[in-house]
Amino acid sequence: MKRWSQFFVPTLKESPADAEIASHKLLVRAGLVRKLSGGLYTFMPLGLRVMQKISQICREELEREQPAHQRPGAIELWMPHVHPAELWEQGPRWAAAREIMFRADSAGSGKGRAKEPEFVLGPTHEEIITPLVKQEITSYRDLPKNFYQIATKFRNEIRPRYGLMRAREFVMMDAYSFDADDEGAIKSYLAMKASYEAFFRRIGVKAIAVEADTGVMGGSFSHEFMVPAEIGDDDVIYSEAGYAANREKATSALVPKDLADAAPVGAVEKFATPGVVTIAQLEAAPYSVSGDTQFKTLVYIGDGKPFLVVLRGNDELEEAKLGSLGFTLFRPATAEEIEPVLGAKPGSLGAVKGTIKNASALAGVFADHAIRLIGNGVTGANEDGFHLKNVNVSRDLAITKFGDFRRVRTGEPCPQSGQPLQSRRGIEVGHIFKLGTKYSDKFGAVYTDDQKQSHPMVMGCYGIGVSRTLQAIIEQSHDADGIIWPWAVAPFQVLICLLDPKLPDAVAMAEKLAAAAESAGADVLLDDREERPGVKFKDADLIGIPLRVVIGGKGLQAGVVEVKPRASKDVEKVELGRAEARLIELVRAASGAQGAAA
RNA sequence: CGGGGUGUAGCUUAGCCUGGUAGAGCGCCUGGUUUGGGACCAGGAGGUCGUAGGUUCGAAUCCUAUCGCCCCGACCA
Repeated sequence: MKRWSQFFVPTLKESPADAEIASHKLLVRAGLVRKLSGGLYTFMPLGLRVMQKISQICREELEREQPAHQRPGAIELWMPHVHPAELWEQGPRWAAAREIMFRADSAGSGKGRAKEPEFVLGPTHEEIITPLVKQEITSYRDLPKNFYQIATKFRNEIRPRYGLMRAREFVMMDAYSFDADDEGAIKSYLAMKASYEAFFRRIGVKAIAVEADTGVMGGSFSHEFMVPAEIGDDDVIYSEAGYAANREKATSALVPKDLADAAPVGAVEKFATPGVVTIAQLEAAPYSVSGDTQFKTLVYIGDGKPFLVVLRGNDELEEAKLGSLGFTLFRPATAEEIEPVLGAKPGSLGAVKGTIKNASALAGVFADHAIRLIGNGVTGANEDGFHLKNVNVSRDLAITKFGDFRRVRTGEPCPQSGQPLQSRRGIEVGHIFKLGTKYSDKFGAVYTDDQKQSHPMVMGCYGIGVSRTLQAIIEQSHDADGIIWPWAVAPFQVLICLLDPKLPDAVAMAEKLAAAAESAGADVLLDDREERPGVKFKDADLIGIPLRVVIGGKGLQAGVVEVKPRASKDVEKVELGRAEARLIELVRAASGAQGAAA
């Protein structure tokens, strides 16, 4: 039991000026965190307690065996946060990852510094765990293994945001699975998915698993765990039938699978379009070419080489989908880079065979499936001020490969059920990746099988943003007065408000009830401060302890104490003689409900 | 990094346009009256107005630079 007067819960009446969203304001007002600098926060005693509770439940769920997926629990370890830069240079993504990494060299004399960092701060640990496992595991007998840690991560976010939502330093659970083969890796992946689901259920968070892009992490498939919230950074595309995917990854059944290629309507014909450089201008009179029958040609630079992406005029590129092309780094080309390759400025570009000035310079021409709906359309002539019509997809375009590159729109048919797709914002609190052998190949993490054959280990990696989850809980569970903590992660489960700390009978009752609640397994905070009742009630609502017990002079005279769940408006008056038993009953019911959920 | 905004006491802020002794509320300290939803009265402490230059007799206020922070975009747990 903690006594408020001896503890440290600095609450604020007013919201800090730099907090925009409810959860961020409440984090600070309830005394859970204090800001050091942008994206850097101190966890105050109350905030730390919540982190520890979340972490502990996370451990329990990760270490639980998953018999349904034939996988043992994960194993906790602890890795350094300062990483030799060499390891990252050896790994597969140094070029892409270094931009978000802090360097951790000697601060030196202040007179200049080395060009390249010797040490970096870890944004994640694939580059550390893979060499470790290579060194320690060489036999199929030692597989599968899944190692995890709950530790600080460092990312030099260009724009930290919303308190703990996107911080430069944050607490993450990161896990890494190693399997002998692909089948095993899928079992490990599914086992982790099950652990995540149990974890989020137990901490009282409504998180849904959605299909996701693998990003710079690489790998073959992945799911994100999203907490639905307006302030989330991600768009989740879903249908009533159960399909759910990050917008970056989402597809639709817009293009029928059995769509036949259109027959050409005539020869390709050049026509003058002076000054026309946008889809919209070509849609307008006198040209009146609907956007849905125009080809939009975009130029990107992938690992130094230009490539083309062809979309329908009205469709938008979903840039993340270009990740499937296999480039380590890619970006839109500049106008200066485009002209020597295509022969025209942006606005008159196209991918018709024979019109590209320097086609051999291209790393490829990638077309979205949806252009097949056009059949015969209009595109740039690669000559400023001219376009081509009667352009037939299969006859005229120099397509290297078709793929899914367009951003889906709500209302399009769900790829699984055909129902209209919908969209909502979400906070990404967890991510699981099936990595394959991307890292084990690079670092030579191989094992020997029972036939004396050597194989690369098949990996998976998994993250839960612990500090972000903490804030997501507040975002999901608060009202106008403050936080409403779910029982399992509340910094304390029972708050005893001692309205008259000078009244010996009241103090005795408070101590007795505290002991009773503790005996039933609750963490108890006793508000023994010399404050007016109003202050205590406001603070109680603000910090959101799930069960509040009020012991006041008036109540004692009437022979009762009051019990009120934070989430409810109803006060229960309990006779003094029954108070202990009733409190124990309520604590057991609340913890039992959690246990059942787990 | 591009765009927008903002820095005044521990916190929330007024004053800036139109230069002339820096003001309030909360919090804090002392005393008193209070005591079931952020009490009241009296007294008090606390500010190099982000920093550095400049203009001026005089700068929180005008100009320049610089730093921090917040928001929108690209990235992520």
